[in-house]
Amino acid sequence: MSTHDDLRAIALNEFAVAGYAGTSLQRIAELAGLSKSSVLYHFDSKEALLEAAIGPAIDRMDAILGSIEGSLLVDETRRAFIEQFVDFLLEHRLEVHMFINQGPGLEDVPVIDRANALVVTLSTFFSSAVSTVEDHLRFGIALGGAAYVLSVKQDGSLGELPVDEVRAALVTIVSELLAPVSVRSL
Amino acid sequence: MSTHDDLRAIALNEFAVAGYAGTSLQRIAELAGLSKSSVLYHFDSKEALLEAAIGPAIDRMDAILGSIEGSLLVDETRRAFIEQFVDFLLEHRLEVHMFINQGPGLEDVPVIDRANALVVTLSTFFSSAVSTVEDHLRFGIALGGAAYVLSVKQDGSLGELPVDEVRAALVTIVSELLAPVSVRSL
DNA sequence: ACAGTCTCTGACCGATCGGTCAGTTACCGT
DNA sequence: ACGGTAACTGACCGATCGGTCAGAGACTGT
Repeated sequence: MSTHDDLRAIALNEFAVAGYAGTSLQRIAELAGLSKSSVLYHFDSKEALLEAAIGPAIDRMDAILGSIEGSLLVDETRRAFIEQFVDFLLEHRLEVHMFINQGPGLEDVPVIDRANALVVTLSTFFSSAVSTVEDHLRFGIALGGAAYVLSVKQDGSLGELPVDEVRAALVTIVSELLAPVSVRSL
Repeated sequence: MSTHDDLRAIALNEFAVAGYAGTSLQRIAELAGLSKSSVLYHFDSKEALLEAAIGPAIDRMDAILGSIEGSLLVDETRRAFIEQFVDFLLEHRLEVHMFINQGPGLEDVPVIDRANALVVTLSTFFSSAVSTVEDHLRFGIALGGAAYVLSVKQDGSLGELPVDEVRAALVTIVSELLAPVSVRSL
């Protein structure tokens, strides 16, 4: 792996665990076995490092939301969406954990604003398509709960579980959570 | 409200939104209309402020876990536990949001270590009482999802919903999530 | 009037923050 | 052998961090 990608991976992990504000360039440099100056050689600023760390995940989430626009969550496409979303979470759980928990309070950072805009899009769509308070909570628990359980998976009590089994179980649970939710036509 | 309690409430909110590391004493002082020196007059240190902010929530969680020890989650007591837990989340959602997301990375802070120990207790109990991967995930999604949905409730798309309705819906959803989970006898 | 205590403040401290810059090293094609 | 460039570094900068300290006001009981 290149030094550039190395730094991106280290930064992503530290940002997710210790927070963006709680992670210094000095620490990232030490974990990479470099000097702080070298980190700033590969990335123009700490903010650029943040952008490189979570940008790809936001791009992919954007694509997922775009591909289902207009036909979201009617029964035929619901399972496909859930599977896409679970796969997204499995691949980008650190990034999701980051901008779920640090999205507010990291404003004025372009890439974070873009992520927040996506969340707002998703959330206002649910607001217009879903009627009851309970249905709102079902969406929130499904999305937030799945993201949470994956963010603590690796260092928590759960060891290295087979990813296929985790994926299948997540699809089952999320599908079950959203089963009672009926979506109004657009 | 006293200045002391005022500062505690402001600090809790900022710690939850911007993170412990991302919140300066200067900012807390400004929000309270005081100088930084005054904040340090009421609390010996930033860490003491953190302790005061989340300590009461940890005490209560400790009490809840203690009261159900040994008889946890058999069918008769399961609903009572869920209702207690939901009430706890409704009252202390900022604190829960804090030490769920910043628990790791805030080690060596006594009050955080105590909270982490509680989470480990809860989680290892589930590990010994629950068998399948799916059941583990059900617990995680229920707890983490409920905590998440409440942490974004106030400034998210959900406005001021009637708390009774939210409580009832949460109890319904969490009960449903945990319904398929069978617990081994101790 | 006086001493004591509670609340609050600005000035100041060493440490660390993100970031700049000049310079060194190593490897490249010619 | 030589110039160019990519990778890297230490020294340094202003700003901000958490925290200390001496003292200013305000309000008490005596």
